[in-house]
Amino acid sequence: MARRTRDDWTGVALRALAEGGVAAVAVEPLAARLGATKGSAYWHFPNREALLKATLERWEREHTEAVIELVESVSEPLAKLRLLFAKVLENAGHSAVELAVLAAEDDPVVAPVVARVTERRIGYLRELFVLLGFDADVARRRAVLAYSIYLGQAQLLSAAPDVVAARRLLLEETLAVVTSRG
Amino acid sequence: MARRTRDDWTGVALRALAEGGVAAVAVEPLAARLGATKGSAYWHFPNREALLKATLERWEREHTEAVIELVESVSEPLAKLRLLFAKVLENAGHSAVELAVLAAEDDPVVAPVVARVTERRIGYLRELFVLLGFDADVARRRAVLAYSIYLGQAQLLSAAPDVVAARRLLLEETLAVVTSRG
DNA sequence: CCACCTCCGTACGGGACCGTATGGTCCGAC
DNA sequence: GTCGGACCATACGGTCCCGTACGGAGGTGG
Repeated sequence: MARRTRDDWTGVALRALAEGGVAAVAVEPLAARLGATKGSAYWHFPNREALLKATLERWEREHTEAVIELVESVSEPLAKLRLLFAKVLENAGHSAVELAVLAAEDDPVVAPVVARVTERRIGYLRELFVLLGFDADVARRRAVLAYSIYLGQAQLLSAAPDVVAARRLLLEETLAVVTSRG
Repeated sequence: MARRTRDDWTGVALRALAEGGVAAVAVEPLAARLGATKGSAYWHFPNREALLKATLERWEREHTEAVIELVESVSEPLAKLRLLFAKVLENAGHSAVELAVLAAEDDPVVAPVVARVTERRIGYLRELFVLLGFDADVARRRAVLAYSIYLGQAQLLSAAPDVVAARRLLLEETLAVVTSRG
């Protein structure tokens, strides 16, 4: 049987994370998925916590920045916002890891990652609202609002998909509301 | 040592749920909290799942309706909305159970409870927006938006409290945005 | 071809939790 | 006062996961 790398482990851990949450990032089940044994895991990582940490950091690195890069591919600020929200409403599987991570925010390994990602995203949104012509402090609050909606929608999408069935209309309503003046 | 009732068990389970999530609703730890043994638990409930189910149903019964009743104590629709959002931003501990339940929405025991609570709350919000003069379909979308913000704020409040530090301003911005006219 | 390092399999002990079996205690009914 | 049922403690076996110890396979440099 072939050798495994660190990335093999964090890769399968990411899939497990999406499906079963932080608790599913467990050495023995993951070893089974990989067709390996714990021996490999404890070679690449000192313990389960280190594996989880590496997995979360990989997610933070790849996933968060990927979305921002995608959004930056268009130039008009409003179009960026639209693309951003469309991305969430698109598919629930997309934000499965997202929700799993958020759900375990009290875990000492997870907390700092969540804090960094949150800060990064709201900061980016703030820039967008400044570009849309809002004052700095208003922009900050709109950013928090927009991100709250993002999180809430993701939750609703997986908890009660029928509620967010009329996606196109909901998307436009979201944009209109969040960019409304005075 | 005194006898325990079903409510003693669901009571301590609710506390555990708020602190450690669904996974913390475990028979043996709860027995320790109660100063009892598993014997008592397996007398009142056939298994752990039944205990969890009873706990969630108690939460659904008491908590969700309690908030709606509180909100109904004022008459003006906008004031109701304000009170509703103020309740979340008030304290994070208040919505700890909320987040714990949401986090485990893929659990077969949890899912139907979440579905019912979601439906109930969005329905109530829809009524509020109708009272505020919105058309039925717009009201429904505003309700979904408002509930998304509610969920997102709760999440942010426990994940990154500093982000939602300016509560008063954020509350007013939320209200203004969510009730803005086309 | 051998010494060595990397990577992994195997085997073990331990902890947390589930669920069952069984016997004991308390308390009201009669 | 004893009998039956409600309630609980104790003790046990089973599962799943963690982490450690150790030896063996495979490639690589000398």
